Amino acid sequence: MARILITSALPYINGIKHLGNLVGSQLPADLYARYMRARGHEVMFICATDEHGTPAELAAAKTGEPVDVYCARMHEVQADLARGFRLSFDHYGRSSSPRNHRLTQHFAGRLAENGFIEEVTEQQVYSVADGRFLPDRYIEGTCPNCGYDRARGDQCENCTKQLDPTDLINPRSAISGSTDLEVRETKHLYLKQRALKDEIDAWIDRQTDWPVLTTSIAKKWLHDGDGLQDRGITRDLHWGVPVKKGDQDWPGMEGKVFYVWFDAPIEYIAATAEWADANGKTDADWERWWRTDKGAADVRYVQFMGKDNVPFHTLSFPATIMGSREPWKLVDYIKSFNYLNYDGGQFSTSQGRGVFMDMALSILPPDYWRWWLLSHAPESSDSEFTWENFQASVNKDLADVLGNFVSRITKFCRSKFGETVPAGGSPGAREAALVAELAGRIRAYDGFMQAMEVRKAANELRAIWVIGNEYLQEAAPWTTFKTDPDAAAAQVRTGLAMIRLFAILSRPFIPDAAAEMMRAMHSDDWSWPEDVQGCLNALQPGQPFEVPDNLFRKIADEEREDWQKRFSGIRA
RNA sequence: GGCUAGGUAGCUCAGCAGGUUAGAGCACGUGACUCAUAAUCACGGGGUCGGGGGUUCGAGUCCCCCCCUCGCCA
Repeated sequence: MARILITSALPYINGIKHLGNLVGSQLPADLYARYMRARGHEVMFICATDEHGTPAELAAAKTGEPVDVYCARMHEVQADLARGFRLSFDHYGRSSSPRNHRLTQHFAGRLAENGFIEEVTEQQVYSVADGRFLPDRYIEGTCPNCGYDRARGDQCENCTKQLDPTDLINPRSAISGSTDLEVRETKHLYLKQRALKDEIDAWIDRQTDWPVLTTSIAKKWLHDGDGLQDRGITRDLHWGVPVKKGDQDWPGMEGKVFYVWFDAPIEYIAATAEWADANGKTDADWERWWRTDKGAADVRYVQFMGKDNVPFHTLSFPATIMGSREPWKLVDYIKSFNYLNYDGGQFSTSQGRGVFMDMALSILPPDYWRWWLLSHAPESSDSEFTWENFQASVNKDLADVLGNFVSRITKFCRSKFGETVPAGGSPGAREAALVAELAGRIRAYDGFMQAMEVRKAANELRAIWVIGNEYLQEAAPWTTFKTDPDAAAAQVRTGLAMIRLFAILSRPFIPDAAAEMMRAMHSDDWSWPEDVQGCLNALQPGQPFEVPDNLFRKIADEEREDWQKRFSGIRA
């Protein structure tokens, strides 16, 4: 039995995530967590909301709530949706937690002691009316190059020219519109990533089994242009982790907070501490997952994320950990994903284009989405969601191949033998061949699941479901029954047993349907089918079962067309 | 403009340490079956593997050039 630590990239707090976000990190991480638990491993699966930063403040201002209230509310909304999609986090934390405050300050203190922090004084635009410094992109004005009157302080969207906020003509705050701006001096902390570059570079070079998507992005940032740059890790904001050096004040940094990208990954660790707090555990209980000097040396740590998050996880966060010179667990494997596109374009949170988690659950149960998203996960390249494809996959794979299999065998049994597992007959050559074929497929499935080859695993699982139909078609118990009811009984037993087998194998992908299949067979034994033969003999003659309602319904053309229209436009 | 990834059957994608007639699922056609959610199973049609050069006995699979998507960076 191994110990596996799994983290999913943290969803940002300001709004509900779309399916592209879901399939890029949380969903595949859940698949892996569920599979590893099913195989008997000890799993710690962590996620959290990423709550700090200007976008959260602005979103809160829009709803008129204090930012902490807004975040608490949105955290619950996102946690509900996570439950709705059956994401099996051991803990769903918050980056604004006291644990994360302390730990973030701790890391900053260690980095400073080890000489990896530099204090830099710089000029920044301050909005008197807003009472705050403005990030470049929150300053608007007229572009000196093309005259566009809504150019942002970092770039003009019209002519694409790179700008400094001070270049803008008639600059104003994008938050309040106020023109009462002045340039003020402010001091910030920089993480000296350049000093750690060689160490990080060597570490990345050792990761020969990582997806190319992961390592190529890391190497690009390490070597491109002037190479890895130092990064500012503080901001002049109110909402965030106050800058401290461990538990000591940081002279000159009063009123400032750490920048989100610095505290967010640390929340992976802090959330595990939150897990301990929430479950009456001790510090030792979470430290054995994260401190290699306290039991985490044998932990395998796997991170899941979309490609946009790769730089932070391959460079910045490792720099934080390495620079602390403390024995924290570094990631062992980074599974990264490309983007899921929506019907010819991109999913867009700002434009409300695409399917969002809440809307998805309002039209269909989670298994339908889980199956389609996972079986089409954007692993090797960007992939595309279309309603036609979604309808076809769900109807064919779930309703026809799996759902109908369960339906046909249970209903046939009920009509000929009643709702108990029939006695009589015994397995023969066909059943032996069936076992061999299943065993081969399951071996392949296990291999893909362990390798986190999500799409290939889905294909293999589907192929396993097909074997059930093939078997029934060949054995044809409805024909056998006419001449040899005992032989038909043995065939039906085999068919019913496959429902249990499929439930176990399918649970990581479609947990609700799997639970229903298992329940219908009046069993609750989820042990992994190392012994396929034994698994097919597990149902005792005379044992009652139920004919479940249809596991999956089909999506009609009219529904699909309706959804297609509803989700193409602007989200309210 | 620089960089990453990708352009393989109508659709979504595999394949690539270079090697017999290029694969899967869906869709399509034919047949079988009738237990089942007009479900299932079998068989079949269908691709000059983005374009052009080159290396090789032999190239979707390696090299060069070009075109096109997507993203990141500037």
